[in-house]
Amino acid sequence: MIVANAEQLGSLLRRARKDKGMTQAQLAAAVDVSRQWVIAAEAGAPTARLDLVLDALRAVDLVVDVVPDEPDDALDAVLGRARG
Amino acid sequence: MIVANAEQLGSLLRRARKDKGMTQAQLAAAVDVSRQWVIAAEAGAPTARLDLVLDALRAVDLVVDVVPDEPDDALDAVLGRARG
DNA sequence: GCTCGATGTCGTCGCTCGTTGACATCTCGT
DNA sequence: ACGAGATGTCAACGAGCGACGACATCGAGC
Repeated sequence: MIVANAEQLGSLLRRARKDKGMTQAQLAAAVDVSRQWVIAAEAGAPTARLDLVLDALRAVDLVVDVVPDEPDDALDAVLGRARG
Repeated sequence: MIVANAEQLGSLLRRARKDKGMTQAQLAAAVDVSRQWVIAAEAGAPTARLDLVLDALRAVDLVVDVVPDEPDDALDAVLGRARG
């Protein structure tokens, strides 16, 4: 899923955490942060530190993929896709 | 590209910035941060703030995609994929 | 009603991220 | 060699992240 802001990332983190049957405390321990941090991160805190976020995602079996955005729709036309 | 740590992300940021023909100062202005921040981010500063990182990536036409990791190779077997 | 676990909120505080400014280094083009 | 722009480094400072502890709320089970 493409994430453009911290809120979407927080939602993903929460969902993935629950899918793994983990509590906030367990995730906090796995990432080595406080439970408060997990609450804030899941709530979409935009100022969370990058390394902690990456660690948290890995802890719930998620990885970050950085892909080129294509503001130009020329490529979409080539691929026969319609615009959003 | 899958990014597991801040260093890889910094490299991507730098490459994308140059591909767009932007200077560090121009990127800093676009993201509304100091030039010092861009230098640190490209160097792989792991403690950069999440929102600034996301803004910087968007400024160079990159988007973040969060995908499920599959430590278990059972899925690969199902899909008939080879490992490694 | 009561207990227990999970989740969220509210202060307080230390630490450090990000900023500003100045300066050094390097690479261009002339 | 010279000048201009891009990049990197250093020091000092304010603001806010993340930690910690205490407490409130909610749901499940007896």
